[in-house]
Amino acid sequence: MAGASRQAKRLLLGAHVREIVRHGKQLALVGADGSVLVVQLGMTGSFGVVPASAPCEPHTHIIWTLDRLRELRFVDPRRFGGVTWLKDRHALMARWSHLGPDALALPSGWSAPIAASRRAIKAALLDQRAVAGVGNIYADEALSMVGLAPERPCSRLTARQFEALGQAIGAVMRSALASGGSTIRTYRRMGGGAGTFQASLRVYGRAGQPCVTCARPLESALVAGRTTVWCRSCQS
DNA sequence: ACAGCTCCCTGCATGC
DNA sequence: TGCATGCAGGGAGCTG
Repeated sequence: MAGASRQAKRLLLGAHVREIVRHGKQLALVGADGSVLVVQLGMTGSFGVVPASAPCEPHTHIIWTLDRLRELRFVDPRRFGGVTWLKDRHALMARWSHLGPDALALPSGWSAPIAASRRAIKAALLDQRAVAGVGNIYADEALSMVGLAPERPCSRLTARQFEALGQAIGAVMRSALASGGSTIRTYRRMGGGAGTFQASLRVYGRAGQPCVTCARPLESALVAGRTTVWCRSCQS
């Protein structure tokens, strides 16, 4: 990304951010000249406006000078995030065209592209082409809320179950957002504080602990390459 | 075409 | 105490 950022550095000189848009986990800063900075925070990426005199914390990858006194800094210890510059909004639309509907407000019928698939429902939820914005924690939580086993093939869900799952995804994401997210290890909300949603988690991170509904110990296994926790008794 | 696996990267927890 | 090892996850890219 070095070449791209060098180009962005020059093109962003004197630029003003006109608008900030989001779809799923993707963020875009639209400049007054129409160019776009696409930001992917990954797991550990964050932005912060800090005094220009502040020492650089470790893993600061990009610094934008806002004025004489302030800087916007992009910090990402695990480097799963990234920043890309695009020429205009058309390029942004092309880049985002493969993303599914946003998880915060799924339209009815959102499940049509995956309804006949034989893959596990958990794998489909993590696929940003199907639903944009669901990560590992919230996939497990939503499946727990509606009593669906993560390994269940999509094709074995009824339309009513898909509808309930869509509602649950929106509910759990909005609730987590209101709590500032889930700080399990390293995640930090804007400003550096910790989120509090981890205290409300029904299954994620609670393998072996009692199910909040039936008190039986929660199962843990790898599904779609990600740690997955669920109750074998309540979810089928 | 589709689905599953591997890798990237770093910090933290665990075990010896 | 200090070192080695394993695990965590989003998404690109590869494989079957």
